[in-house]
Amino acid sequence: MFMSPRTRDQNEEMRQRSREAIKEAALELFARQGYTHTTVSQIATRAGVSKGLLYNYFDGKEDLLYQIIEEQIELAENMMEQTVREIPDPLRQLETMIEGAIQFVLRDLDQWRLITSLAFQPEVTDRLRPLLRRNQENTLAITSEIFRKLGAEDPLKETYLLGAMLDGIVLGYVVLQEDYDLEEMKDYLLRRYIHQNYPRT
Amino acid sequence: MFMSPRTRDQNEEMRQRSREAIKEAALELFARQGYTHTTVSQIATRAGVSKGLLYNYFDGKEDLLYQIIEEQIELAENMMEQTVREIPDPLRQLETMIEGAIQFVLRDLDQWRLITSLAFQPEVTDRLRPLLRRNQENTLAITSEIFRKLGAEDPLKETYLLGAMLDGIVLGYVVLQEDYDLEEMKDYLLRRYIHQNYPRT
Amino acid sequence: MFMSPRTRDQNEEMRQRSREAIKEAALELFARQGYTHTTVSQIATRAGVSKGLLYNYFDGKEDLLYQIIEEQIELAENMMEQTVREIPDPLRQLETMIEGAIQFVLRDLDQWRLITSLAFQPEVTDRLRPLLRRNQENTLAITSEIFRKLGAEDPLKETYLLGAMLDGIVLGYVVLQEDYDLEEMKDYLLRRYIHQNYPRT
Amino acid sequence: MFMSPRTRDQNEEMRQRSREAIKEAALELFARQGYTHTTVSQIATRAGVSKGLLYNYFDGKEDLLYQIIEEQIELAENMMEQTVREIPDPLRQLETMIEGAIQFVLRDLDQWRLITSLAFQPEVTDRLRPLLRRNQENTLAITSEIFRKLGAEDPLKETYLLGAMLDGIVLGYVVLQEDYDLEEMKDYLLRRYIHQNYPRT
DNA sequence: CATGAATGAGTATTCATTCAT
DNA sequence: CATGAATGAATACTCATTCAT
Repeated sequence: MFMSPRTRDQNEEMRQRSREAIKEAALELFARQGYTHTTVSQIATRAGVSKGLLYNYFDGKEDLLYQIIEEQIELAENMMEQTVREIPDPLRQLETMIEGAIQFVLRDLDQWRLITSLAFQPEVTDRLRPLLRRNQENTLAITSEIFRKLGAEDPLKETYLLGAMLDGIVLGYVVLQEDYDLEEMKDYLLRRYIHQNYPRT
Repeated sequence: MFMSPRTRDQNEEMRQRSREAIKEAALELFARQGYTHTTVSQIATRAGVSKGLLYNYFDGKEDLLYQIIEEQIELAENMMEQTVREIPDPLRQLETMIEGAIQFVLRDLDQWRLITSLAFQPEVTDRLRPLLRRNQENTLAITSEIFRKLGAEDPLKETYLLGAMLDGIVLGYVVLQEDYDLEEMKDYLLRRYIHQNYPRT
Repeated sequence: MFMSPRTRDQNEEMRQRSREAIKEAALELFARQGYTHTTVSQIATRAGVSKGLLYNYFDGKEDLLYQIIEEQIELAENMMEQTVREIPDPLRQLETMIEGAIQFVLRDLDQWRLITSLAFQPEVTDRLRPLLRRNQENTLAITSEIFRKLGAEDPLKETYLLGAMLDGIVLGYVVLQEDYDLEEMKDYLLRRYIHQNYPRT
Repeated sequence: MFMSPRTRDQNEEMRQRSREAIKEAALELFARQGYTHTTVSQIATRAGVSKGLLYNYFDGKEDLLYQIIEEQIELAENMMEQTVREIPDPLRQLETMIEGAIQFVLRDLDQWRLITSLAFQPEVTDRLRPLLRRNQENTLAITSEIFRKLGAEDPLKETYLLGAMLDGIVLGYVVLQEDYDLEEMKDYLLRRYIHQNYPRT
């Protein structure tokens, strides 16, 4: 039977749609209920596909999780690189990156909570560690270069400390939620740390 | 043959011993393998008691977890309060608290990872939240008072930011472990942030 | 190789078959060994399905029990209503209903014992009570109407008393079994109570 | 060491008190929660003794149940025999026995429910059957003698039918409780069946 | 490609009973 | 005589994964 290229494309598109629907459903459920308390059936139901199909696209529940996380990490990474490319001024780069990180969390608290929570589960981290490390090295390189341009004495440590501040602020927000004023903390961080140390020329 | 029953004290001691053995075994296993991947049987075996006995003292696996966490949180709280009581100089108080927090994590990474990881699991947090909040308010009150004495402009925000830095640093260490030099980051934090802003008189 | 999924009807039939096999096995075992002494594994084995499948169709052991009972009660109810519809003469209706009740018990002593035994277990009765009450009201309405047609002075009380006699006779049979001549008692009931008070015209 | 008879008596009395306390607690709990859902711990706690002591006096939970039932059955038997001894007139005997049976149930619905419920549990009945049978034969002998004196055509069957009526009425009351007017049914039974067939001379 | 019925290993939990004191 | 800490066999239930269609 003759299969036109058109049909093949359509098939491919449907595949993509299903894959996306599954990932979206899983992310939503993992984030809200936690990985352990989410069942494969729930994911399939919410994605509007059968359990069997899910196993066509993913090697299982765990693999699904990893793929989601990997995608999110890469997304964040791309955003950062784009910021650096598009903005010439180092101070503005720094400000934009901080703003971006906070916006990233604000926009989707649940996703972020999921990713953060995995950082503490030894089993999970084992597979993700290479990815996290690559990401971290990348961030490190980019950010410390910015600090170097800004004339920091120890750009690497400065990067680590800024990263720690951001992580810590987000952590506080994730845990305390409405009791934690994320925006205000971000402003305080910019004013008290960044602008005090690297005044606008 | 007449056998007198155990005295009240003997019983109390037996119970305490068993309870402690169970909590110790559970903490060790939860921390190393994660809560989900630890079975009640493993805990009982490692504690050297029967599965059944565990249910005499705890309402179940979950209750056991909560009791452990609660104990650890209170332990940390007491340590902080003791520091404040025993050291008169505010700057030294701050330094000691920072050192203490880092030592707390360094000394028992697994315990700390366990406690932190719970902050992200919605189910768990519900029961723990009041305790976490109380603890946080307490820390806030004590630390912002120190910053006030040091003449900080906005002691509360300063407390939040310091907390975020500490959390972020620990987070980095938990995730990256041997690749993250915790001690060095602590020193950098003291030098770059604390001493620069609040120089020793 | 392309494999089409089962049709909706095929699935429906599979489900029905499994459900029935499970209910049948459970009824048999509950009746013979009692509810408490029957394990879910036994039921699954006897039904020729896995333990897990049982939980696809029933919420658990208890739910399984309820569904069986409900089915049996409705079965008995339908039989009675059919009797009334198909037989015009009230005296014959009464006789047939008595015969039917006795036959119901004789044909399947174990089932009947199961159902009756539940009437005394407070936990169980709570869920079943609405059904039992509806069934009882229905029986009451139909039977008292028959007595009314037969000219009884107090048809309602007469219904209660007849019901009590039947229950009592069956109770005796259930307890004493081979030592209790159920058929003879039924005949005596008909002769001594029914026919003496409502002679055939 | 010298043990005076006085002390032995006191010991014996304490033993009896403990035994009774245990049986009372068990009866209460069995009746209210059912045999299966009552734990040995609950019984011991409610009786104010230790679990261990319970095993000094009874061979276990099951033995405790049997001893309770046996005692209750014998109690009922004695009441019936006393009635017969003290009242000369057969019709009055019959009336008193019916009244007594109803009062017995009314006074302690829970106890009666327990005993009745056991009639349907195969395992239990096996041990109790000899006792039930002896009791039933005894009742049969006494009651049919009364019917014989009253001039019944078939005193034995008449006894069975009366027994069935009483059992059935009680059954209805046990199941429906407040919705079942036990007193009124008893009156109706007396008027409609007893007095109509055996009018007062 | 897609379905969902079926599986069964894995686990938390209960509770009658024992026994050292 | 009396205690209650300790035991462990027994069991209901979950859910990721498979596979016949």
